[in-house]
Amino acid sequence: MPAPDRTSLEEIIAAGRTVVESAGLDGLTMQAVADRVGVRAPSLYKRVRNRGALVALVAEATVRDLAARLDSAAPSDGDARRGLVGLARELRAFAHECPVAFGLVFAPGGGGVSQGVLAAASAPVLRVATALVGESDALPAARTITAWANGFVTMELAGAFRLGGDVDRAFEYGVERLAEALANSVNEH
Amino acid sequence: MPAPDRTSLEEIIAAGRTVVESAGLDGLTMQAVADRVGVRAPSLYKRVRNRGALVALVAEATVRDLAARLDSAAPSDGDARRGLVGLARELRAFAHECPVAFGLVFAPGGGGVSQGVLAAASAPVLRVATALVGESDALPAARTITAWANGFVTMELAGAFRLGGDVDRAFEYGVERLAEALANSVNEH
DNA sequence: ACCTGAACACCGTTCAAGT
DNA sequence: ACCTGAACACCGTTCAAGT
Repeated sequence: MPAPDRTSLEEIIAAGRTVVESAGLDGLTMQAVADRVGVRAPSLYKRVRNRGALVALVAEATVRDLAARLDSAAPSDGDARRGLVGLARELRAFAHECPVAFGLVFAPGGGGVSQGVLAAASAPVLRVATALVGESDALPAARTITAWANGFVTMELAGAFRLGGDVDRAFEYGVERLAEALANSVNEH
Repeated sequence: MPAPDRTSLEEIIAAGRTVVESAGLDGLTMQAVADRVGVRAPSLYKRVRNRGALVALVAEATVRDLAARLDSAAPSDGDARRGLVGLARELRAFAHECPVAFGLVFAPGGGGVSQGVLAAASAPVLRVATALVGESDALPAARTITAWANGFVTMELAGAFRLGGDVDRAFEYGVERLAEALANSVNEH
């Protein structure tokens, strides 16, 4: 006698994302997710290998959303420098919307986001970087941008910038400096 | 009848740092630390409030060490641009030596490093930033440097750069661009 | 005054038994 | 073929009792 499905993998992941934002990473328990989905904890193991896999799935879904957001934030035409600023602001806004899940992506051991999804999120950045510095330096340029943006937001969310000064201004200062440095680097060798 | 101390807070923190690097954050259990220190798990609560506090102490000790390393890596005299490159390389080398503890510092929720220690680690960066861009922009400049360096190393340790390309080159490219951007920003307004 | 064994709550995970 | 209750291992934490 078949038993009807009372939930789905997508529902579980969505529940995981909600739970993790409201209760933190430690609050992301199998029971909390099961409760939210209307099922008993052992049932989750029919769709997810274990808690670690669930955490990875939450991180992956978050990166997938980020990729879509970045993609629509950077039109392929238009000024490359403005494109860079737009991407950076979009990343920051996204991180503020789901700070816990965002912090999970590059967390020590917790990550495990698949190569493909990470590449998708990098694509818009790589596009802007190519427009700014050309093909040959596009990869290191994209990594410079990504590293700065991720680092800034991570530190901001961790409260590392609470010691005074205008954080918004520091962010704008950073993108501006970065955009200029990359744009100018083309004229050298 | 007094009972002789069989361990100390310093020993516990040192054990925590060793355990976390070899067993990961999940492996940093009260039992593992107690075993390494030669005591039973409940005894740890005489010196540490709970596991979260121990994690925070490990992070704090790590930042304290980093501060010392950065301080000796950046002589206050000499070329500011070379100083910046030296600081960045030192941070990266340090992170590679204790990747798990380093990743803990700005981890979501796990951090909790005290303001003073964080300020001490920032001081050398602030010094170089001041030399590069002057007093008025020193803080945002320092934050730009720190964000980039932290972000780069974090992504590197998380394996986000495994998709090809020369990571060392990307690092050197990043510092170079950053140093130039900051140095040149003085001539504008 | 610190250390210990015993105990409890909570969580991840497995599995036999239901439908 | 998924769902459940029961069960187990493991971990964090408390506490009364030792020395």
